[in-house]
This record gives sequence, structure tokens and C-alpha cells, in this order.
Amino acid sequence: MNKITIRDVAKEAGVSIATVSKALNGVDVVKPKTKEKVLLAADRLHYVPNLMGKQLKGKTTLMLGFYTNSITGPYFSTLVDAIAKESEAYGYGVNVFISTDKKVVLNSILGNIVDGVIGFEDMITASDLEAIKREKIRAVFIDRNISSESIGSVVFDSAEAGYQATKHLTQLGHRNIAYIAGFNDVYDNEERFKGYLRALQEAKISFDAKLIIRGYFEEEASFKATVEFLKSNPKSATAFVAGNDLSAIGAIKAMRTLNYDVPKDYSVVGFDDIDLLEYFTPPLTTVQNPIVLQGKTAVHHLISLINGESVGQSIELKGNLIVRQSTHKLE
Amino acid sequence: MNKITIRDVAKEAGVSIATVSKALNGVDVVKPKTKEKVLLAADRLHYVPNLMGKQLKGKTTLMLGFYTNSITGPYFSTLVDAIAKESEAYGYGVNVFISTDKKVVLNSILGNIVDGVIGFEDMITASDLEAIKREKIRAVFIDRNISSESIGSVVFDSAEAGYQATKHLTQLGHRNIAYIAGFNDVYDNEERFKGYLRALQEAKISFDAKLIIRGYFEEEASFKATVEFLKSNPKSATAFVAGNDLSAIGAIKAMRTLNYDVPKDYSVVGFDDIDLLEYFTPPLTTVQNPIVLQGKTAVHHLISLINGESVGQSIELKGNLIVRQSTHKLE
DNA sequence: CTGAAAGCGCTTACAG
DNA sequence: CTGAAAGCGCTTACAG
Repeated sequence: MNKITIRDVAKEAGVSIATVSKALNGVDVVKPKTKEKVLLAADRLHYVPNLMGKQLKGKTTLMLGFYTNSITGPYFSTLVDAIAKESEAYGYGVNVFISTDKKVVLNSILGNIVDGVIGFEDMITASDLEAIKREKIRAVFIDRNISSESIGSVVFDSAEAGYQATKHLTQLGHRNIAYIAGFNDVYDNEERFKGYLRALQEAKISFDAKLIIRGYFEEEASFKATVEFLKSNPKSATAFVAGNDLSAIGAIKAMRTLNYDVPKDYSVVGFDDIDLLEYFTPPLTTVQNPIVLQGKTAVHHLISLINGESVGQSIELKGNLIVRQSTHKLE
Repeated sequence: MNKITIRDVAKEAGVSIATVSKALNGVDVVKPKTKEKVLLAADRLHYVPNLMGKQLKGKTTLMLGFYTNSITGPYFSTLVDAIAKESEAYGYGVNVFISTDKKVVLNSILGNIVDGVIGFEDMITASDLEAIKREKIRAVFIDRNISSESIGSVVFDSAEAGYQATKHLTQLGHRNIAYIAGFNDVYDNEERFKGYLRALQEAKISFDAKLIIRGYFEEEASFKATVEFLKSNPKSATAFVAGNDLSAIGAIKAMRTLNYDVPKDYSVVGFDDIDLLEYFTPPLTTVQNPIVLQGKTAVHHLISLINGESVGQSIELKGNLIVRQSTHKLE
């Protein structure tokens, strides 16, 4: 590899390595002539500083880390995009770490490779969080509600969203409303379900566990589960609250497969308002998840944490019910 | 920050830092009892090794870097996903660097932060490539055709794809075929265009520069450009080769806006076969870009480069024409 | 089996 | 304005 180091540049320019370092980093004490000499030498040698050496001195890296293990799903690229653009605006680059090896992830989070961390669908456990706190790593989580001195979060108010979606259906006269659930223990799923229950209660509808369908936040799984559900009890529900848009799409495809019409036979509402809805028929009624705003807010909060301008807090973003054509008044 | 270092662990365990290092890294000379003592101490202190220090010694990082500036577009997440999964299978994590600051990118490419690099829609220039070669960085590019000792590439054979798409149209009897171009200087665009020209020539159709539409690989731009094109000369083309699926979608939307039918009035063919086509009507005829295979092959080639098992080569993947319903025999 | 020492590539007080 | 030296956290010959 025989990499060119600062030492080679020093020799080439006929100065000390200290001077090279200063010249290269714009420490403003170097005589302009010397500086030029160094710059020229560095150029001639195609010198590129070694990040490892540089950062070992504990300097900031101007990099934000985004940790995740799930990059599929339609959020990922929108979210990363929002985070990258916002970071850039603040002069930070983004480093996305994808690994299902927790050791690797933790090591780089704690290994001073980035100035701050955004976590999303990662596998950080409570004890990992302790370590993060202890090391005073600045971190903002997007999928869990948490806050401490150095840790914040930006979450979608999913309970409110679930409430809005369900209330929309009860207001349309529906009383038998199924819930297509995501994963247990996932914050968004549980909160949306809570909202669903609250809206039911408010409309004096008693909860019926038979109306829970397991869709796991996926189109395919929701499709299958819905087919099964409709076959065994086609009349038990007139409306469906799907855990997310993907589930809603799967459910609607299932209904069509069985020759039902949406919204005439069944009303369906989703969550998120993902991009590809633009291409889906019927236009889906959904609660918009301000994912871009979420990413931007996370970056914003993280940078203020890094700069010591604030302590960690939990920020909740409200969703927006968008009524389109997949929901219909019950006749 | 007062991070726990190897020194603290050494003190806690009552041994030297050398012993700690060995115990922690499984260098098999340490007495089991000592090792346990160290491990316990490390645990008690919640010690996490500092990656910077570690990697400064020139060890491998078991991380692959994926560099890009464009994360929008429907390829990104599919590609990243494929790369991440394949890397994982080989025991590597993936580090996605998103930055439009070339300095940042080059520094991390050359800064020994990863064992190898995959480049895609980055802004690496020829002179940067020289630096990469000089430093013997292992790199595989996905969007350009290049190879050297330490550098390889995996490209979609876009010329062939362009040829196939266009030939499909000439075989359907079309003679006035427009090309909705992407960006100049972009490999895929230029190659597809070459293929387009070749198919034209083969069918003894002379090229007409007026049939070039600027769509910039984007739906929105293609929509606008197509509207304009159709308004000014609705009869000059009966078929369209779009630079990619997004362009094809934009063009078809434009045609519908002007009350034309696809494929009755115009045939349109795209490239890539992106996921969201599943939700688009009419089903688009397109040349499938084996993006997942491309990502996997890139990882595969990169790792063999890293292991010194092969030298850089240029691998070309063929596309697959998928005839669906957006193309039609000219009546 | 263990540890003192050198060194990875850099930065930064400090002295001159 | 410049440079010698210490040190960032680690690993690894080498000696004991």
C-alpha cells in the first residue's frame, strides 16, 4: 500500500510534519510562502490525509451516522434522502450503517466515527441505550419515544393517527371495523392500535378480537391474511384500518381478488401516504406520515445536541388524514 | 467524554494494556484465567474499543463502502438492499456514504475507513480514479465501464438493452421512434442511445434529431417534455423509447393528459423494470435491469479483489426485454 | 504467558 | 513563523 503520509509531504516540501499539518488545515500562522510550498508538495504527491489518524485526536468528523437494519420498505429511501439533504445543509455528511451484527453497529456508534447518531429500526436494546448514555453519545431515535440528557427522539404520533383513521370510519357510519396489525412490540403498531381502540370506545363500539388481522406491515402477508379473513367471515367487517399503506394495498388487492369493490363493499384506510400510492388505484385514504419532516427534525435536533444547544427531548409529529377514494359512507 | 480506554481496563484487571489487547482480540496466548479477568474488567467498565485507534494500525475493517450522491430514484434502495445482504453473507458490513462534497467522499475512500469501495452515481472524476488506482484501493463501479489492477466494474449492458427495446418497436412496424434521453455523459444514457441508433440503422430508418426528447431520467421532466413534444408535432412519432421507466411513466402520463391512449395511439418502452411498475397502468413494456444481480455481483467481485483472488475486470450483465401492454403493433 | 516499547498518522501545546 | 515532542487508543514484534 505504501501510502503517502504527512511525513512524505514534509520531506518533499522541506519542512516539519507539524508545519505540513498546519498548512493543510489552514491554521493561520504559516507563512504564505511556506504554505504554498506545502500545498504544492502535497499535490505533487497526491497526498490524502488518513482519516483514522486525524480522528484519533478526537476531532469532530462532521459526519452523522444513520443506523438501521431494515432498508427495504418504502420509508427508507425517503427518510435517508431527507436526512442527507438536511445534514448537508448544516455541513454534515451522512454515513449509513447497515448491519445486522449488533457488535459492529455498537462499535461504530461508540467508536467515535461520527459526531452523532440517528437510529431507525435498529436493534438497540435498553442496555445498549445505557452504554450510549454513559458515553454521552448524541443520538436521536426515530422509531421509539425516549429522551435523556444526550438522547432525543422524533416520532410520528401514531396513537393520534390511529384515532383519526378510525374516527373517520366511524363517522362514515361503519361499526364493524377490522384492524390489520403490524408487528407486536413495534411502537407504531401499538400506538396505532391504541388510537383505534380509543376511537371505537368514543363511538361506543365494543372491541372484537376477531377483527384483528395479522398483516405484519407487509403487502404480501396482508394480502394473504385478508383473503383468509374474508373467506371465513365476509360480513363481519365493513371497514379496515390497515397498519400501514402497504398493508392497505395488500388488503385491497385481496378484496379485488375475491371480486369485492373498494370502497363500495369495503372501506380501507392506511397510514403513511407513501410515494407509490400515486400509482395505486383506488386512491387510498390514509394518514400522512410526515416522514421527510421527521428526518429533517431528527437532524436538526441531533445537531443542536452536538452543539450543546439543547438537551434531549421527545418530539411528536402529528399526522394528517387525507381522505381519498378508498373509504365510503356505509349505506 | 472521559471514554473508557484499554488503559482503564488494564488497571482494573491489574495487567498490562498489551495483555488486555490480546485477551480482547482472542490472540491465543493468554492464560485462560487472565483472559477471564480481563473480560470481566472490560465488562464491568463497559469498555468499547475505539475504532480509530484500532484501525490506525492498518487492520481490515470488514466494512465495504458504498458511495453515491443520488439516493432518490427507485434503484437506490433495491441496490443498497442487495449489496447489504450479499455483504453480510460474506461477513462484511456496509457503510453508505452520502455526500455531495467530493473532498469528504475522497477522504473516506482513501482514508482506510473501509476495506473496499462500491461506487454508484458518484462524482469520481478521472483524476480521482488515478488516485484510487495509485493507492491500490479496491473498488468496483456500477455505473461506468472500467477496469484495472484493483478496480472493476459491473454494468448493465445498456447498449444491448437500447437495441432490444428499439428493435422490439421496429418489429412491431414502427418507423418513427422518439428517444426520451437522460443526461448526457451518463453511461447508461449514452449506451442506450447507441443501441437505439443501431436498431434504427438495422431497420433502415434514418435518424431524426427532432425525435430526441430531453427527459433527464425523471418522471416530471419527461412529462413536461413529452407534452410539449406532442403538442408541437403529434404525428411525428408513433413510438417512444424512454431512457428509463420513470421517463416512460412521465411520457405516458403526458399522453393521457392530452387524451391519447397507450398503446393504441403511441407505444412506449422503458428500461429497468422498477418495482413500482406493479402499480402502474398500463403494464409497461421494459428491458429489465438486473439491479439486484448487479449489486450482488459487485460485492462478489469486490471481495475477491480484497482477498487478492482476482484482478479488476469489467463485467457486463444483460437485460431482459419484458413485453407487456404499453407497446402495440402499428396499424 | 506477560509486559515494556515502538509505532500507526495525525494534531497541538510549547519552546524557540 | 517553525519544529521537536508528546499523545490520541490501539496492536504487535520482541524480550523476558
